[in-house]
Amino acid sequence: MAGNSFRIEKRGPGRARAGVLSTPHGDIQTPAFTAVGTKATVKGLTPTQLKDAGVQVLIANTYHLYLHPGEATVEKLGGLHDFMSWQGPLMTDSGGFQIFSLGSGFGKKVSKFTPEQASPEEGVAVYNDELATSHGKLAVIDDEGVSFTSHLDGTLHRFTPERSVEIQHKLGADIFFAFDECTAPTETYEYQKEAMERTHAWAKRSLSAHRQNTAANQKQWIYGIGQGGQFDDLRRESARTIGAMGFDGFGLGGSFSRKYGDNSLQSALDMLSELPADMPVHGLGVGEPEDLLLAAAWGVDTFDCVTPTRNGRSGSAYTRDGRINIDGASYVLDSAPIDAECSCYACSNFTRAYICHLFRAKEMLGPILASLHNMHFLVELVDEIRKAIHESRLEAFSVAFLERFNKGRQLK
RNA sequence: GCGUCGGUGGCGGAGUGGUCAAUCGCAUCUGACUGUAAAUCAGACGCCCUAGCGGCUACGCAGGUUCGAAUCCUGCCCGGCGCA
Repeated sequence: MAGNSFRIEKRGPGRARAGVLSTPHGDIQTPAFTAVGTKATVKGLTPTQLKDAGVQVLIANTYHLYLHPGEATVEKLGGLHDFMSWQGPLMTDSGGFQIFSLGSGFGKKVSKFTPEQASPEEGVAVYNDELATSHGKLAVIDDEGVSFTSHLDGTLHRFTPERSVEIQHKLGADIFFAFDECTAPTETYEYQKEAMERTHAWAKRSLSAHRQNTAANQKQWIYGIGQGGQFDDLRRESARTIGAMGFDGFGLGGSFSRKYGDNSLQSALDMLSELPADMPVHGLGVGEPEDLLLAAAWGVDTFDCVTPTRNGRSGSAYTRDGRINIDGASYVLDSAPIDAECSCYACSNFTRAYICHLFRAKEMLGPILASLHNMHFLVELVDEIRKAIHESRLEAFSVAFLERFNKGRQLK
């Protein structure tokens, strides 16, 4: 089997749909939750564990793999699939998100990479703070591309749309994304418009660079990304523009964290109405249960998110009755599993008390089990969403799930 | 017994006359986490409350000096070390 294809099998209610996204490395039943494996690894989980949790597809990151180990190394070792020993469908993100997280998002949240903690004598590779923050950020944008100061060692690097595509060709994922500028939803209208227009220009260049590479073009699909922040008119314009360029699929761009307000995802979803009806759509960074339900109802086919592993590592576990901090004092003697109705390895074999103990004792199995459970939970949720779409009962499923999930959250 | 150094909040450990309820680390408690700068981060952490540049009690114990003491003096108790 060569090439990719997308087939919608069931539509409704509304824009919701279920189908099959075929890739050279297998089929993806959609909607599907995509596990994030930024540096060619889903943090803490083996490919076998991912498969057992029901994961169908992973997404790795261009910026991170370019820095470490370098795309040439990955290519020499047979490409990303062989390198990380994941023979299922793979995506790569373009590095556009890092424009945001290392750019305007830099320093917005206190991180461990503060100058005081950058101690060379400990042998830890840290960035050169003087160099890195000479602009107050690690990424500086111009119309041609982006200059990055590596967060690892302070060295300077340059990404352009062509460069991002070239790297993603070498990584060899089945689906990859055009280089875009991810913005914070809090940016002004003027800035969102500017970033959107830049993203459109870059999309055109990314697409062109890909189509010119015949070999890559036969194996890999490229998705264009729409932006526009929380401004509906920009979002729609972006969807129309990207949707008409001839991409193989579409990515909902942005950052949907709650701290930016509740309508950032909704405004992005409005883009769906402007896209070709059969174009596959990926929601970038959509991963809280209520957002998965919302996005699926609007017709998003795949989504990726760090929520299962990042939350898992920090001791936050999903349950049908809301999310709990499993390392909390109230679970020290709790002999129930994380979620009594969950069939994952963690819930089938271990108590909350045990996992709580692992976290308190700083044992690595704690984050592993919590990540494993969260992954299973979110993948299963999307599986249930897909099933509900096929059985024409998405709304009822959604209402029931959310009522219980939010009620549990309030009780907590 | 003599000498000497030391006894600070759950622990370690700063502070050595005023702005000290007391730096900091650990532990503890709570919370956050949406295309991973993240095995991370934030807040709380003597007691009380109407939650405030609020009240009270505190730096081994008891006195004293001083306008003012965790900080100086005396005695006692306890611990380390040295000499007997």
